[in-house]
Amino acid sequence: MRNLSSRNSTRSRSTPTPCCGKVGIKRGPWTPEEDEILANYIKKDGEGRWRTLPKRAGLLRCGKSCRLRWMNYLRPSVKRGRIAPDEEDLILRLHRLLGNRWSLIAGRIPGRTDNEIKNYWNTHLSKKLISQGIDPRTHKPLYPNPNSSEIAKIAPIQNSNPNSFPLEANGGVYRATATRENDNFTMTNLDQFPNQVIDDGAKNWPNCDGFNKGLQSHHEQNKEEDYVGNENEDAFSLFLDSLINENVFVYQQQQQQQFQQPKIVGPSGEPMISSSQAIHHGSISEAEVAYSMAASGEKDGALNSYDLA
DNA sequence: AACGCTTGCAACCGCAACGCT
DNA sequence: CAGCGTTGCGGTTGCAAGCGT
Repeated sequence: MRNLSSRNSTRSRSTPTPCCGKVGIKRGPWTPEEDEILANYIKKDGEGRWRTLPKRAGLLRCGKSCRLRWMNYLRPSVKRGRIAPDEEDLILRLHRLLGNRWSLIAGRIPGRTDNEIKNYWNTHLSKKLISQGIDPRTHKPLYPNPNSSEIAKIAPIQNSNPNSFPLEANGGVYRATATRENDNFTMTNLDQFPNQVIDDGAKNWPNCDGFNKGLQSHHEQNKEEDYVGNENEDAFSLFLDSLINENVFVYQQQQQQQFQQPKIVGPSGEPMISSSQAIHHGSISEAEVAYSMAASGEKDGALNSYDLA
C-alpha cells in the first residue's frame, strides 16, 4: 500500500479547532523531515507535554497531531506490515470480549496501535464476519435460523450503548446491568434474576490495562488499604488469556487458589449469587464479567449500565 | 488513455476523563 | 469543590492508490 507519510497534499477543513485551527499550524500528512524532528526530539527529551512539544521541538504542528504521529507511526515499538493470521485471530477474540475498545485490544497485541486495529477491523474483519453471516458488532449470527429465508425476521441484538456487550448463556440472550459503586462490582441479570444482585466486591476482581487507572487512583488515595495491586494485573492477564484461549476453567481453578471466595452481599437481604456462581449457573458469561469489569472500572468508579435488549 | 468507483489508512474531530491549582 | 488545561480514546473523514470498464 502507499506510504502516506510522504503525502504532500494538505486537507482543508472549514471549522477551526482549539489546537489545530490556529494560523501557522500545519495540518495534513507528515513529511519525512517533520518525522525526523519529532522522533529526534522525543528520543532526547521523552514523551509527554504534548501541548508545548511542537514549540520546543520547532514543529509547526499542534500537540495532538504530534502525539498521534508518534503513537501511531514513529514509536520504535510500532510494528509495521500486514496483520498476521494469529494477530487477526486475537483481534477477533478480543473484540468479542471487549467490543470497540481499541486501545484495550491494542494493549494485548504487541506492536499494534489502536488506530491500526480499528482500521483493520473496519476495512477487513467486519466485512469478513458479515460475509460469514456474523454480526461484527455482536459476534452473533446475522441469521439465527439458517433454514429461514426471512432473514429479517429475527433482527440482530439492537444496542444503543457502544460499550455494551451481548450476554449469552445457555443458548439464550439476556439483558443485564453492570454497576460499580463504592468499590463493589455489581451485576444484575434483569431477565433471569430480576430481583437478584450479584456482588463480588471489586477488590476480589483483577483489572486490566485500560481500566487500571480507576483502581490505581483509588489505590493511591487509600494507601493504608490492603490492596491487591499488581497481583490484580497479573490475574487479569491470566484471566483474559484464559478467555482468549477459551480455557476459562484454568482461570477459575487459579482464581480459587489466589483469591478468597467472593463475598456475597445483599443490600436488603434478597437472594444473591456471586459472579462465579452466576457463570457456573449460566446466567452470565465469563466474557460478560470480563467486559463489565473493564467497563465499570475504566470510568473511575462511575456507574455504568448496559442495556443489551 | 481516461474516467469513475472502491479500498485502505493516516489524520482529524469531539468528547470525556484526568490532573492540577 | 469548581474551573481550567491536558491527555487519551473512539468515530469519522478525506485522499492517494488500485482496479475495472
